Amino acid sequence: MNPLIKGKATSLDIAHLAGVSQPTVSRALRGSPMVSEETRKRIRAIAEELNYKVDKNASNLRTQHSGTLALLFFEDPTPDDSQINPFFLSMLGSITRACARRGYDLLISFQQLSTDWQADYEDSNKADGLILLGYGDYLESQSRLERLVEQGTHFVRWGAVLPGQPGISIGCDNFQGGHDITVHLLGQERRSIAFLGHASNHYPEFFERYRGHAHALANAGLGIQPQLQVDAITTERSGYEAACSLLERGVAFDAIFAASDLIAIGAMKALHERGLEVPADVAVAGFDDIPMAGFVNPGLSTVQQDTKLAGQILVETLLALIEDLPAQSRTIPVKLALRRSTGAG
Amino acid sequence: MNPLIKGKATSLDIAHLAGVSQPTVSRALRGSPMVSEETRKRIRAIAEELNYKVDKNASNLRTQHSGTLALLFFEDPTPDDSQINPFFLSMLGSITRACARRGYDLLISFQQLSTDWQADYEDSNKADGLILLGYGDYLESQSRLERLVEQGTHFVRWGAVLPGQPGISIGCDNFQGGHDITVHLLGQERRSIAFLGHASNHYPEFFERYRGHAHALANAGLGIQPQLQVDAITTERSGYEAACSLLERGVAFDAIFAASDLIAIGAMKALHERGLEVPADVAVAGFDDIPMAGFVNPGLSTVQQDTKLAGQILVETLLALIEDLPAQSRTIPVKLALRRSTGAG
DNA sequence: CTGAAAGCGCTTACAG
DNA sequence: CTGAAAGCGCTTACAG
Repeated sequence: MNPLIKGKATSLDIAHLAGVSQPTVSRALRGSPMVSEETRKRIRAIAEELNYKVDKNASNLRTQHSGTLALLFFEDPTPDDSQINPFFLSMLGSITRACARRGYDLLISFQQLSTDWQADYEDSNKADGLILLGYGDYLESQSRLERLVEQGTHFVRWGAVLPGQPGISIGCDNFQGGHDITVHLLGQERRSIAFLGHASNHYPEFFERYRGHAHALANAGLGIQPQLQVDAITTERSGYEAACSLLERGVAFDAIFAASDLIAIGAMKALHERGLEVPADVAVAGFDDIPMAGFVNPGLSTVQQDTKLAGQILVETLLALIEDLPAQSRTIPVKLALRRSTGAG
Repeated sequence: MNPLIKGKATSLDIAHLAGVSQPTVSRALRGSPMVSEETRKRIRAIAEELNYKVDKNASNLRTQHSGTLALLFFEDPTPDDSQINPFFLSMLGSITRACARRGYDLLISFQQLSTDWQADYEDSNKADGLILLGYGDYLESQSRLERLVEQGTHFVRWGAVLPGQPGISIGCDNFQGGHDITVHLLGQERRSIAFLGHASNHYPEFFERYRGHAHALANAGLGIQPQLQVDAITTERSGYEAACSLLERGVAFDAIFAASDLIAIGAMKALHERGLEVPADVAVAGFDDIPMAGFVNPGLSTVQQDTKLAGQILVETLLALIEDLPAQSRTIPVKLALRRSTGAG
């Protein structure tokens, strides 16, 4: 460290030491072709020696963009600081990596759907755009999404891809997933399949899964029994409770399609407590393919969402939006991950 | 939106509209007592109406701090984009919440131990300090930690708390955890306990767990059998392979203490494949208490680390460091989470 | 209680 | 290829 410079070095310090003007330092360090090879090298060497790093606040202020994206997680309101939904954690991993690949930093924030969103990362120039992730009541959030669109905020959300939605959404093919797993259950000779999860437009992703499920049943000449659907949000506890309600209703069923793996895992616990065997008495399938699905006993058959691709597309789409390139909502294909809980694997 | 203002409103726009000077706007919005109640209200109303947000780049540049912390995850180098260690994900949750409570934003970044660290978040004024998280070869990273200290970077790391380490570390009581779980295994009448995990100063956390384990054995009048220790890093695959090596050695053992839950889960898989029953033939214990520990079959006995407290202390300690308050390394107590894999629960 | 002035550390026309 | 000038939008002495 040069003793002449107290505190952090600035580009002006480098300039003095290199015997050039401060703008030349700026140009050299950003690799501008307007600087001679020799000057660049000299400047780079000095910068390295002083461990000089361009002040992001200054350069962001000047260029008016931050090289940062913000990831907003919406959590179902839970009383305690409970675990984050494992599915979103895989998304987090792939989003982080996608950001890194494109040279962006990632800011993350956990939010409650109900409270005021800290959607002002962009307004305050801390981020160039937002990624919205999370389950929860969609109708509750819709008006806020509309406001984001109005204000010209750059954002993409992970969720159901439906016509007429504000902004851009990326989601997996929930309908197809619900359809395919139901076809699989039908192929295992199950005829009375319960659905655990909300099935209304408040929860459009679950609703799409339900609609795919119903479609497969209809194709097989089976009708919908309203008694076989129980509301649940995507927690293990909620799945446990939903399965209990279902059991209390006394309707016969030989399979459960849970709208998420956590719901399925909670349901398996309830079945186990009642002495019901999975899959002998009841086949169970979930949705997401969280890491735990392979570890529960028996292994949980489920619909696999490609989180790696999803994260990549979320980031790419948001960057396109920011750069004013064409960008659109997209649906990502799903595939089945079959295990013992449905008699497969 | 006021049609007279194109693009984002600035404090100067607000000042014009409110008929005051720009500094007064700045003061009013930060709640300075030097502004009359009436002026403040007027300014606040206008700011709200225009959806004005203070430009963070400008204010950070001026104040020279960012209100942001950076979380650096170090991953074991893995060929694919595999899952992040679930233990660190719980930490992430609690760190995020602790940051939010203190009004700090959180930047996250995944890094390889081997490559150059992007530890320059602070140098570039993007963050006021760093939180370092991750397993991996400690000796490989030590020199870099020393450089951080030299440069006066504010950082805390999660890891073993040992004398003579560069910087501040927060960690759980690995020694006590290794000791306690071994005492538990001894209480279950196990006498030949294998240890799966690195046991050297390259992996100080594991080494402490091992030392606690050895201490408990010694207290029980049992010696260490080097044949019963197998190296492993904290992945399921590594645990699986370590258990296989152990089995191939042909040494008798009636219990395994794995240095992490992932190792334990991999080991259980290997035992299962050989037709060995857990816990009847071999009791298995892990370390961490990741969510999966409760879901594998049989449930995994393990040492619980208090991630909620850990995240809180990491953030609080880092903030103390940044604010030049006294700060020091700390060890957090652990407790046992006993389940069926050791014949408990 | 309020305002005029300076300056945080960059990047980008503009001029040569 | 390089430099002098301006300005991004704030906050903070300083003066009144």
